[in-house]
Amino acid sequence: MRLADVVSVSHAVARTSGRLEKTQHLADLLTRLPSDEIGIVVPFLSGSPRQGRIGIGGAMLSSMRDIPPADAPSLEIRDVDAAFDRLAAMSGAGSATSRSQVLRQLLGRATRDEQDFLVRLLFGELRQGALEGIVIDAIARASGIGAARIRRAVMLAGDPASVARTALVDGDAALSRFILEPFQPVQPMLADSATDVADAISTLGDAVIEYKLDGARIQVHKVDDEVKVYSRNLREVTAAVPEVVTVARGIPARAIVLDGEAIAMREDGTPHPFQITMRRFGRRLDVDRLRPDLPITPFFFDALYLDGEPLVDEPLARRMDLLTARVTASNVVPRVVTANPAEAAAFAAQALATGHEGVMVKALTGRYAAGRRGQTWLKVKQARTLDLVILAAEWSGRRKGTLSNLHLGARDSERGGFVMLGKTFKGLTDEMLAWQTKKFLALEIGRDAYTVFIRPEVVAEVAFNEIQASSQYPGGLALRFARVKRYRADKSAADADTFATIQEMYGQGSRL
DNA sequence: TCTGCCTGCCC
DNA sequence: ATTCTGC
DNA sequence: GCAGAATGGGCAGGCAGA
Repeated sequence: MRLADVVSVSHAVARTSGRLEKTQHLADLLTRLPSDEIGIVVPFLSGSPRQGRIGIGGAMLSSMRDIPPADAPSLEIRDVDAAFDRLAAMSGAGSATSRSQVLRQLLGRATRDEQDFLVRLLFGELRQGALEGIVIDAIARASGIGAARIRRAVMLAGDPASVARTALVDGDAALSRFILEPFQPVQPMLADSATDVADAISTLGDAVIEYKLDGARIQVHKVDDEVKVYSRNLREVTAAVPEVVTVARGIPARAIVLDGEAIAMREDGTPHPFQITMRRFGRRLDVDRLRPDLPITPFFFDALYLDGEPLVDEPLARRMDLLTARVTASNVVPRVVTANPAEAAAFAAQALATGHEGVMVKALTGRYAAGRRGQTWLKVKQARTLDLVILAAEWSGRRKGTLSNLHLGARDSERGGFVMLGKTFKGLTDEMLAWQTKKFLALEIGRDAYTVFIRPEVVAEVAFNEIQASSQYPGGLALRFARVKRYRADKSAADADTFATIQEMYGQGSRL
């Protein structure tokens, strides 16, 4: 199949807003697609190449803007896939130059529409209003198999391409080969948010409350002495966390799959900040050098498979029993089972006092809903707010032509002026975007290519989860997960929170 | 060899 | 990660 | 309620260029 055929379907999908119609367009394409190209095109339509990230980012892509497009389409899907293979394989001195050349060549053979498609695909912003979720529906429609069945297979397979091939070529019965088994990582279950523990308990009933650790999600697979560790996105990270391998090897089970969190702990049993955990997690070099000073500890909270039996359809209560029967308590997330809101709230307070980011509340009857934001897991995290001054805003928000991304500053009561603590666009409705675009242009004192700087007069109440060390911002501190709660028309810049306050909050947080 | 930029991937 | 929006 | 879009900060590692 030609790339142009895929691009034209992508356009048709982008043009319609209806999910059913998008699905139909994609299903039609899948029906026409030669079976040996399913593995290439399904990832394209889901928003990323089969090869994943291949070392091409925004800077490289913007340097390609001058390439004249071809007049007529000529690229085959296979050509593109082959070029991506070559790009992915490049490394070492001179590789950036050759990568640029190969990409340039590819884009030079593409029409304007094809160039746009390839650039969006490589940048990771397909923006056709359909990604994996809709593609799954399309696979279901094209194969005549139920969407729930396809979805489940994708969760167990970890990716939609192999499921699409099986469904379209071999049919319904063949989907039974997608089962949970060791070394075949499954998409991890995700959680919804709740505002507080009492709220979560009242939603879920009998529940387990667990510390929510601010580390990195891990899925650990073990068969006999062989162990593999996967990240939340199913990337294999075994080499980065030998401590986890050691713990897993010590578990008295022939075969087991566990879900948990890896985190750097201090000797006193309190957690390091997330930034410190990340010095170890994701590291490939010098792991042994850092190990003594910065050990990583796994804390497990679920068991998905044990000695031949998949557990994902078992209620949480049974999975917990099996987990605690095999894993030492020091490697299980601290937890309490209760339906009593007061007891749960006390446990949550204890989690925060120990330095953790909050708690998870999970229904005891819940199945393990792989890949879904299940209604049976609720996270409760502590958020605080500050009144901060808007220093500037950047163009291009949800709708073109609005000033959306806000620069947030705290008042510097000692030296005067403001200390920037980060940016956010979150929490802004369309209505607020429209209002602030007008307002900020009236306050403009200067601009560059992307940014309008304004008189520091507008105050916003900003929620955040943590203050973290920053190498980027002038005060050496930045807000984590900042979002606007509301504008404070009743406050002026002189009423805004001071940088000294933020420094104090940071000191308290990091001493815990 | 050092530094800055870019990319990928955690949250 | 968080949040908003359309379906 | 789901799916998608839009965008945040930081760390590690690789490469290019001074």
